[in-house]
Amino acid sequence: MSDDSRFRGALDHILELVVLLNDDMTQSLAKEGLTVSRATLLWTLRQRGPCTQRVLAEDLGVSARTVTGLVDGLVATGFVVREPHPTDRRATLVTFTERGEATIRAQERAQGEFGRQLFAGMPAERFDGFTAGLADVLDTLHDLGLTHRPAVTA
Amino acid sequence: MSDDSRFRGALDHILELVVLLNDDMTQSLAKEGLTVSRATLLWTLRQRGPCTQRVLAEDLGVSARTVTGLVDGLVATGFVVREPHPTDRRATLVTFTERGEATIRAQERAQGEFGRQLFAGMPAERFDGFTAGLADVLDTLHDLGLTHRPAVTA
DNA sequence: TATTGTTATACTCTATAACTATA
DNA sequence: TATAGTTATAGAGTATAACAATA
Repeated sequence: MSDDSRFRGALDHILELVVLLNDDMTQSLAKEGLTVSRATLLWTLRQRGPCTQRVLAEDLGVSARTVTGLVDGLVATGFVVREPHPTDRRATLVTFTERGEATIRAQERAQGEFGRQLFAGMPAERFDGFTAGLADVLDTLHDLGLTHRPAVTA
Repeated sequence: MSDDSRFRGALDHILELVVLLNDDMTQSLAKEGLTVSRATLLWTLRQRGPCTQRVLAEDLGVSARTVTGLVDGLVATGFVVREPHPTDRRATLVTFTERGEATIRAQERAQGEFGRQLFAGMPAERFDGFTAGLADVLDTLHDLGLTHRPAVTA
């Protein structure tokens, strides 16, 4: 088998992984009343602490208008509140509600459990080979100019 | 370092890969006047040959209404045409235009090139370790009940 | 004058439900 | 009666541009 077709097979597997995880994430979040975009905002908020919508827009890489919509949705469903900024009366501080904090903590636990389910049954040598190759792939992607804002990773 | 935190790190890398590839695909397709959803329909059409919207809806896992919208967009931008079904006058056959075929062939070439860029510089042993681990991960995901319709992979 | 966030407007993707034409 | 596809309607995410309030 040619290298090209082996590369192509590996790329296909990566794309299958992308589709699989994206669909699963979408469905799981929907059960909690969240979308992927809104959850990404919550993850950013978790790392940042209370912050302005301007900061969220930059971290998420979306427009200010989009953040207004996402925060509107999260306020309506009770995950966050808008609080006045202590020194800048133009700005608002987006802050978790108790429900929002509980939800994000539950998601962190679920991610830990998911990691165990994925890898705990894998021989150590196999796991090491996989993570090494994955790191190489990410390095190559960065070299190719693909960058992203780390909003999902904890 | 605990297994849990190693698992967590690997999962974070996978999620980074997901975000990175998704963003890159979105941007590349936008340059050709396509969205990810519309391109996915074209890939399905490439595998199926001319087919009804009903078939496309099932393969893509979306509603008939959604396919109407996607095909509307692809017709307006010149990638496909609706042709009458030879035997069933209710149905339409969605078919590539020349531009649509040329686009899909260019994407296939680009994917091949992308595979080479990703893996050609990787030592054979590293590549084998990565693909073996990746296959294990996909098996585990299937065992966990995550399935998908293979619309992206060629 | 510059910045924060909103309203106004528009496009895409998604869904359910009602409807038309055909099988 | 069932199926293929559309129209009607709605919600979510995305964007640009104009605007208000404040810095």
